[in-house]
Amino acid sequence: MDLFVERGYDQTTVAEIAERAGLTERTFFRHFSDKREVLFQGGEILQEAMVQALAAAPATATPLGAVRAALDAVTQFFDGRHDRARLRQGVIDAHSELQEREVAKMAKIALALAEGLRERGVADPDARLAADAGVAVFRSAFAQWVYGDSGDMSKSMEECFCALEELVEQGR
Amino acid sequence: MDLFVERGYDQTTVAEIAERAGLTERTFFRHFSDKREVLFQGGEILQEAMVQALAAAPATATPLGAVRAALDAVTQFFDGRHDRARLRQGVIDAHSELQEREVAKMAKIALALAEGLRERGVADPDARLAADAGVAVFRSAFAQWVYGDSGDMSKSMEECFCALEELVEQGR
DNA sequence: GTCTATAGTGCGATAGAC
DNA sequence: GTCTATCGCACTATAGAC
Repeated sequence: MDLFVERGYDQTTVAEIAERAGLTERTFFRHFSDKREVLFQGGEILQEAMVQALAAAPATATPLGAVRAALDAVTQFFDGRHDRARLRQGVIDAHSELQEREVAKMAKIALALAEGLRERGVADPDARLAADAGVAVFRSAFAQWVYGDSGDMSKSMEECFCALEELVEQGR
Repeated sequence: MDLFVERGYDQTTVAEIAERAGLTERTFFRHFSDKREVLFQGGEILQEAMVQALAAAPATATPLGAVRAALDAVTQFFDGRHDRARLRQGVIDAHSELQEREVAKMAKIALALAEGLRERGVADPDARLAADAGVAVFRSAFAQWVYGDSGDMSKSMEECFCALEELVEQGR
């Protein structure tokens, strides 16, 4: 992150990153399949926590209710990380290849949530749709959190869920 | 596509593609910013058509109603392209780099739809949320169409819209 | 159209942990 | 004896500068 902020993502070579960390280029690629990946390892942890919370939701919960439980379970990960997240987001926003990776991670989470819903007995296309809707809520809430000042991710999540409900309600 | 199907995406070099087309490697990169991009030019046309249809929707339409009009406007693009689309999807499904690009294109469409909604007077986060929900519906409908046998994209779209409404309804 | 930096891969060797 | 982390080095294709 230091190097990326200092001289830009493109202008930072993997060799430089490795050197700064006291390792070789080859070792970098053992830890990260990609240069991009070094900014996105956290996504896996998030996904794992979501999937677990989804599985732990009461069997009586509706599909979207279970998804909501999954999202609520990870709001804590964002507490106190506002500054760091903003720095990271600045780097991502400046490079389309990184934005690609970001949406890819989101898509992966949606896939995992859909699979979790299927294990709860929800059939497609409902499973996939509920998962995608959940990720849409997450994305909106994250945008509010990272670009805004409030710093309260759980509040953003709550608001975005309500907003989705109202949008669909209006459309009927 | 011939080369990709014949020997696989990774095993096909840009030089080979260019040669088959009777051009040089350099010229390939003039037409496509990326090796991947050669499989995704169609996305731009789709996006353009959606944005136009969104703008053309009646001013009285709800946000999701306008998005629905945008999606309905492109179902015709899929008529008679089932075989070709399936071939293409097979290549994409076998390569994570291509899946990344695919979701990135979807994300770009969502961004464009959100912008279109803002121009219709819809504020964030509603604009973004409605756009993402629309893209989620599109994604589900496309999956049904391309992996299924029915071959009727507009029917898939209709079904997925209803499914979303019911999911949200249940959750209340 | 040419030239080149750099991302990314394949394989083999080494060394410490348990 | 197996597993995991590192390094070294040769090599290719992509992608961008000129």
